[in-house]
Amino acid sequence: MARYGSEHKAQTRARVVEAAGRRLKKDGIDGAGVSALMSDAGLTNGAFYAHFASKDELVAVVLADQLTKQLDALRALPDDGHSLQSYIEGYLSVSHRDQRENGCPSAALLSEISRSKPIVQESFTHGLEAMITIVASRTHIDDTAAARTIAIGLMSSLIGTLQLSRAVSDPTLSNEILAAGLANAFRLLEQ
Amino acid sequence: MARYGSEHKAQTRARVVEAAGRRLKKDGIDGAGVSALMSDAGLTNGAFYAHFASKDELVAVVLADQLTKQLDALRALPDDGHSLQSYIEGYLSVSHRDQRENGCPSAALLSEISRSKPIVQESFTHGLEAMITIVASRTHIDDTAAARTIAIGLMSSLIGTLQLSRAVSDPTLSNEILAAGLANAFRLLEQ
DNA sequence: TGTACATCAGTGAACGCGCGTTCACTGATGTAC
DNA sequence: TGTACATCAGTGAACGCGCGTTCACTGATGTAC
Repeated sequence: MARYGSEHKAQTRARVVEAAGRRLKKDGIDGAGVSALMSDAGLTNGAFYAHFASKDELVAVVLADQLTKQLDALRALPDDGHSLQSYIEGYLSVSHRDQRENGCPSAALLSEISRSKPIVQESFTHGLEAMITIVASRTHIDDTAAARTIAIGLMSSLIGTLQLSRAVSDPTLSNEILAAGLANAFRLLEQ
Repeated sequence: MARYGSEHKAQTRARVVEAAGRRLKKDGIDGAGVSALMSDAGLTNGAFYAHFASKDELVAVVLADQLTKQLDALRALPDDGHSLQSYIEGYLSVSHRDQRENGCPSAALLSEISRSKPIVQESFTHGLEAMITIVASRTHIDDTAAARTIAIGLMSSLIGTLQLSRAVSDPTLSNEILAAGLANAFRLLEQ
């Protein structure tokens, strides 16, 4: 099954990282076993350790990958005054709430990250730092420090809102939480 | 070791619920095993099922208990205009961030709750509903619907901020997140 | 050009471990006589 | 008042299971001759 060019193994690894992104966000770090993660990528459990030193290393790599994709999406926004608003509407949408596996890694994994090994937390921290910078720049607030404060508050608010809306069992309340989060996010941006 | 009055078993159960509150918030739902939960209450694992039908039932009971305590603390606030501000300062404090086991159950367990069985989510939902009502009343905003929106936004923001501050490995960034969360929470309340 | 071989990505069974849960048993107690 | 017994909260070993990780092995390939 092997002896392909040197890019073959890298491609397989990328496929595992991509599939693990979806699976980890859907089932959680503890809820997604190595066998399931590998089987999603069309492989068996034994191959895992040819690509990663440990499950924690995979989680760290997945977080970096997921946050980079989120960063790219933010960078790709048109630089007018309203693109951030549109992004927020998508973020606090019913479909984002109902599709963890394709959504925000922070909202899906945050409380597990805070109990994870340093390698995982460091990966998350680096991604978050970059995200704060980009979101701050998109607020179009001139005062850099103020923009950074707003960006952090906005992100906390969006992540908290999405998590709350996913945790309640009452659909009406869940929708109300999304709507309230949207109203409050917009209020933070208008100042 | 038994045949005490009928209140003895209820007291033991309450002790388990109390100890499990701390342990679950510290280690997470998946991270806290039944043996550890019982040993915290000075018992062995076998006694667990004389008190609870399953670990999920315990988690649901613990959430209800924890949220009730949080509600009582909010209700006990003096009904002047500034008590909510003081509460928020405590909520977004360094000591709350660093002591999960004594802190907010929502911030500690939110993303695990969203993957838990219905019995757990329903318990959380009921507690959260009551909390929204009480926080809304403490905003001292006359328009009831507006107060409710602010209350939900405030809670999402506080929970998201605390979780983010716990997940990053850089202490400076963590403190900055708490400070930004505080500034934005106050901005939501002043309108 | 055709054949033998070294490579190494991937296989799949096995490891020890801790999980949630079950269950036969213990033993201090309140009650019956 | 003193003794025998029924109660039942709690014990602790055992259950099957899935976890993260290890490892001897496979087999299709590119390379050497």
